[in-house]
Amino acid sequence: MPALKNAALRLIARRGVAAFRLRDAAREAGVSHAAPYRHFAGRGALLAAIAEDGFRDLHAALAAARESHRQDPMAAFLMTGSAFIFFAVSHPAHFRVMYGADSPDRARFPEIHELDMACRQEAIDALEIGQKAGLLRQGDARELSVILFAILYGAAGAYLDGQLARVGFPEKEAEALMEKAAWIILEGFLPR
Amino acid sequence: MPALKNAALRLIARRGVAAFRLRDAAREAGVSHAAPYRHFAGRGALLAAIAEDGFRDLHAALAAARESHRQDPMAAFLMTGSAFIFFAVSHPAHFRVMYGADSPDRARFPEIHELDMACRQEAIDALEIGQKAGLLRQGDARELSVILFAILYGAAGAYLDGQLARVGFPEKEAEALMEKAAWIILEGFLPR
DNA sequence: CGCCCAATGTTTTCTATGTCAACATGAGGG
DNA sequence: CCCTCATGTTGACATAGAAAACATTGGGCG
Repeated sequence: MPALKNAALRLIARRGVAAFRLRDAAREAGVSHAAPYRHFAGRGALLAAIAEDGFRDLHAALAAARESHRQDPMAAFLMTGSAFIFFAVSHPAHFRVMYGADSPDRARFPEIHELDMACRQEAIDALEIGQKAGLLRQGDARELSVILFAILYGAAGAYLDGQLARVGFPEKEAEALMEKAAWIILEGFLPR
Repeated sequence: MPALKNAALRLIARRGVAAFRLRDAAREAGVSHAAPYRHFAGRGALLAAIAEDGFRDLHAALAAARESHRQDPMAAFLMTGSAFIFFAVSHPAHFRVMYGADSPDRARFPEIHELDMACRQEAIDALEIGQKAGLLRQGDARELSVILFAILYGAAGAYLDGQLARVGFPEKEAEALMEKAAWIILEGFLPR
């Protein structure tokens, strides 16, 4: 069953979610075109399972980043943000399924919504701790976290979707650019 | 022929690009299932035409925003950024086709690439003018513009894809949130 | 050992969709 | 009056998601 997921992840990483065919995944896994239905209710359910895995991993990464700097709120905040970007870059297929425009319907897969909220809670916690220490801009942490997520999401997406390459920034420069972007983003969250 | 595009836009606005069916668009336009092929080479070509329209409109909006404040570089910069967000919010279907993960292949539709570059050039111009006036952070305007686009794109996408609503911000609050986000984003581009 | 059953996979079939080819129609111009 | 082009229509085909019916296999248990 993980063989199917892995096959799907390979295909998604190579061609994107839209071009992902359940039958291709079956072929890649070396089974017949209908075998996946023994494990997943259908294409959507496979994608949902992948998204769920992704959110679980992301949450673990965010939590680890924050908790590894209990004594340094600023570092915890920075590491949490970095962890998000790092996750996107190192799990491109998961990321696309999790946050893509046609990601699994949250209403039909409540577990995914729960895990997403848990990830956001990590960001909120990191923000609030930084705020209490006077190291980050004051304001509703829930609101700020949404803004932070949206911004990080945009940066990661631009990198993943090859928008940077399209504008003339090859791999190497793109990474340097991401660091600059991170710095600019961060500045927006320092005390005014 | 615009009837087909409008039908497509309605469907995309309602269900997203992935769920867009050429046959549905034909039905919505009141013609037979194969009629669209008299106007477009296929599904991809229709989407490409829609993206092209979108980029043309976006470019006009960005240029208008910048040129309406020739004497005030800061206002020009603000208005250019706002115009991007405003375009996304008021042309959701166009925006999704233009910037979605499975947007038309730039290699196969070079006009789209040209128009996209023209839009980015507007952002670069607005940035450079602000920099020359000492009102914006120094640095390679091309790099900064990419960062700006990525961030704006993320914010607009979060709003469009209902991520804000999902996190508990209804329409009204979401708009206020977008304003706050814009301010935080902007701060990152002020002189350090 | 021999039976049973649950998990997994296969074959077959149905439907929806993108795409293409052949044919129809209707308006305008030479 | 006929030709031509733009526009549509109908029918066919291949692919893909989905579901149903059948097959295989491997372990637990009498």
